[in-house]
Amino acid sequence: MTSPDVPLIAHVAVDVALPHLDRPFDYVVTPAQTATVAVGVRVRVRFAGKLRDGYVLALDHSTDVAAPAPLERVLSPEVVMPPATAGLVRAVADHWGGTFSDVVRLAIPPRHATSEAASRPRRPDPDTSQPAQVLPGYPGAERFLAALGAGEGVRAAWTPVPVFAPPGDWAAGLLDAAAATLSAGRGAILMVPDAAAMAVLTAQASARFSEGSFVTLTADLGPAARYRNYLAVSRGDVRCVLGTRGAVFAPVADLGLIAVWDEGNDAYAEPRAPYPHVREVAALRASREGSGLLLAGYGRTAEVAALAARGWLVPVDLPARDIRRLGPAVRAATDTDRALERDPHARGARLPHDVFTVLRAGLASGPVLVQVPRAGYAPRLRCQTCRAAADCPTCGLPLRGECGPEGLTLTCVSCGPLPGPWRCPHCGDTRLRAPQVGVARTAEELGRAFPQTAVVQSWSGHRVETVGAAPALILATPGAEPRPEAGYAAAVLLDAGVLLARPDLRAGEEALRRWLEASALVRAAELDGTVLIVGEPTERAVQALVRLDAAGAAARELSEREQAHFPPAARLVLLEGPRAALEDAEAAWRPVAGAEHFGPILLEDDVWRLTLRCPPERGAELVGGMKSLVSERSARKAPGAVRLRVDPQSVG
DNA sequence: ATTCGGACGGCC
DNA sequence: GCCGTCCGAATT
Repeated sequence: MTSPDVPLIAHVAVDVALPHLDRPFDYVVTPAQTATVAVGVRVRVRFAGKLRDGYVLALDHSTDVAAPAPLERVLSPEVVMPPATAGLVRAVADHWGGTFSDVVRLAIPPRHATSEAASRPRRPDPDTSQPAQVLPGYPGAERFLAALGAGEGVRAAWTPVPVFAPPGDWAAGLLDAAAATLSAGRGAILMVPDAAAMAVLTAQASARFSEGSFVTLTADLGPAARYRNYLAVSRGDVRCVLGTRGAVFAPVADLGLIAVWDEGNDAYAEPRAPYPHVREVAALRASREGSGLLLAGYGRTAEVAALAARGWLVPVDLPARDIRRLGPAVRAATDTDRALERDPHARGARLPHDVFTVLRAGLASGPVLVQVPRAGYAPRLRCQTCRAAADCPTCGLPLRGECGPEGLTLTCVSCGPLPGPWRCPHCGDTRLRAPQVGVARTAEELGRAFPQTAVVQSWSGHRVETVGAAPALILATPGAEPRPEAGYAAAVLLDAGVLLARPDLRAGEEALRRWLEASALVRAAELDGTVLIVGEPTERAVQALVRLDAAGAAARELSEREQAHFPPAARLVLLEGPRAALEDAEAAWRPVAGAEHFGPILLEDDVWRLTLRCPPERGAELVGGMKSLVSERSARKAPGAVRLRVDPQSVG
């Protein structure tokens, strides 16, 4: 109801996590508050008798509420949630079946009052005069840059050549796109998956743009710096943001570009409800705000292939033959010998002769990377006779083999070293076999084969960030590869089958991405850079690596998902909770055209999982129905937690 | 008649 | 979630 008698009304998104209260509530703005209240500010309101934080979504003179309560106070005059951000938060909540307040927590850093009072440093405009360095070498990218430079919302996918080529690498490509956008007077957000990629990007951004002309937004800045940088963006003091996961929501005004580097990296899958994915949020936001989009990575997901297939974005890739010409030389070797399966102390068996050839040749001119998909010594052990997993007799968790002074010692993750000898509880055998070999064991083997060579080990939790140009063996788990100062002379990718055997829909895509990441640290073939992958050469992912054909692999992956009706060719919705809740769900999904259901299956005591699937164009309807179900249950206080997950990253 | 508690409904 | 209220049972 609108009338001049109605006082100024603030429509407030109150910070309550309950799904059935996921809507705005109206409050009267008192005369004293009119000077500071504004759309997008934080307020404090009385809600169900308690004071809570909220955000002003709109201000007007209309309300359906008979006697709205007054706003308790305006917390701060800072506009931290402009309408575009509120709209995006709502859209993300709706897409993933979550609440506004869940998504707000991902999007807006907590307030840090002293940072608001601090003086505003003068921010220079970014210097965009340097010519583009990398993207112009890719077909169609000149046009992409020109369109960004004209302020158009163009969208592209990009797979750079996976080869060691600083400074003309992926980060330079992203900065090319940012510079073009900024020169048009629009803002840009550049997304990276983790701190290591952030270090690479910020180093190059600092070299290229003037000091203070961009900000970083990452969780590890700490509350004060994170909020200060967020304020610099929301106040419009800065138009260029480099950041991780949460930065995709940064309230950049007149956004002209979101670029996502390594779009297949699972760090982009938000682990907190409602589990949105940065790639999808970026696409949603680019669409809503008419901004440009660049989805890039050495690997490519089926999701990006799907966007390309329907012409929603344009690949700016080199033809595969040019990628092979410019990249390292890649070949595959079969691991013929499975002797390790029989004897945990067998030596060198999984390393075919080719591996030593490549290592020897590489070590003649620089460091060589050996990628091993497992950390530790013998990460998994089984009974020699009955092949049962070797578990801790105390707690039942898996035992790991470690190399101690008296040979192999068995250690439980939670209980520590096994006090006595191990005995199989099923057949009584005391002998073990090691179906998997880790970095430490491989280091031991290769150290024996190359006694004069330094051996470096790097894995998550024990990361080595960089290595020099001197010959050395660098053993690393996928994703923990040290950055070489001058490129690796060679890379050997061991145990391809281990990565491919993960019981996940994305195993092939993910394995290829990790191999390409390693290849991108190796010198070009014309500098004798070589990549050798040890695995089954008939595997499609192995073949795609040998051809350096991420785009082709993604297209094939997409057609398989289409056949199998999996995302992105379908919307997948998981509903987890007590049996009774899942039974209630049937009425909600049954009317959705083309919806199918699987299960429910029992996960733990009275927690069941129902899997639902429908054509993508019915996705909003299906998710909406499930959200209503969750809301109704919450309203009537039905027992048991119900969790909703939409297109989860890993489908086992 | 009076007090206490648990369940239920609404939250502006 | 939290609070307020409403009703029934126990207590004087």
